Amino acid sequence: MSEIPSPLARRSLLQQRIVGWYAKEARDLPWRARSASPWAVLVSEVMLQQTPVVRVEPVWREWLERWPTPAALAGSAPGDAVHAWGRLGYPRRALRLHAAAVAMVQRHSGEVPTTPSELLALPGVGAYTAAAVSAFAFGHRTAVVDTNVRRVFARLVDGAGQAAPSLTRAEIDLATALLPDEVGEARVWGVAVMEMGALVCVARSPRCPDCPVNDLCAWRAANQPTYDGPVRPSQPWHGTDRQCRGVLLAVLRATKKPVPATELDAAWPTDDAQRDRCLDSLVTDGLFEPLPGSRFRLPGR
DNA sequence: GACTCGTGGAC
DNA sequence: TGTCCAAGAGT
Repeated sequence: MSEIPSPLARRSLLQQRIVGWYAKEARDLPWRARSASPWAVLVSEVMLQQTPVVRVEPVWREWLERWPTPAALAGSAPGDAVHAWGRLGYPRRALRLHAAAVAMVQRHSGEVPTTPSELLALPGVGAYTAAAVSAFAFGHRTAVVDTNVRRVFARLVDGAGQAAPSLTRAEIDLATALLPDEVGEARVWGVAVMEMGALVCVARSPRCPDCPVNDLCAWRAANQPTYDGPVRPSQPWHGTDRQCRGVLLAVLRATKKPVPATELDAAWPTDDAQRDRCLDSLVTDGLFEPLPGSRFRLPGR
């Protein structure tokens, strides 16, 4: 029984293999083009929060054509952003992106800020997105830890089938330790690991034969033991407030005219109390603008 | 930390 | 058919 060297001990080999794999196998995504602006990168990152690439790409193209700069978006009504968001899900992200555009106009001369603290201060920009923009848009040597990176490292280094339900400090430290020393390599490293997680080291049915570092993988060396850590509770859908909100929002998204409350009643007829509760929350969130005469529309200026 | 927040595709 | 999952953030 031969012992494989730990991936940490062979960091440079890991980097070389994964970056080499990326150069050959990476998808040609528009926000990765050299011509992509920091704004274009930021928009892509927010859209990609919990939403698959295939659904983001066409919407991203429409957004960037319509709003090529933060100032352009800031000049539109928030409701226009929600409408253009389409069915990407989590529509509050559209509002936050709009609010971020307004903030960039107010505080940063209409530019995407470059420091981590300034990025984090933008609505809708958390630890992941701030790191991603820092690395991908500005080429900073920043560790990017998303769900793909977490899964790849969980398997490769920890020998676990999947990452824990929530991000730990140890994962941040590991990702930082594996970051290439040289800025130029670090720039590609993050997106390369993410791409590995998205295309090869996927959650279900990983394609280990196609993996450039399968001979260094602790999980594979251990014969792919089943994950036995804490379980993430599954999210119910049918009959939830989220489904109700989605139905109500779809009604407003389908028209530019104010919608009478009676039309919303018809869209969710099963539970009056739930519908009213969701309507209230949509108004509170700023996704619905109430108008005189019990009517609603997407928020204007 | 635990919850909440959309949507649709894959198996 | 129902469950899992997808470049998370805010409270």
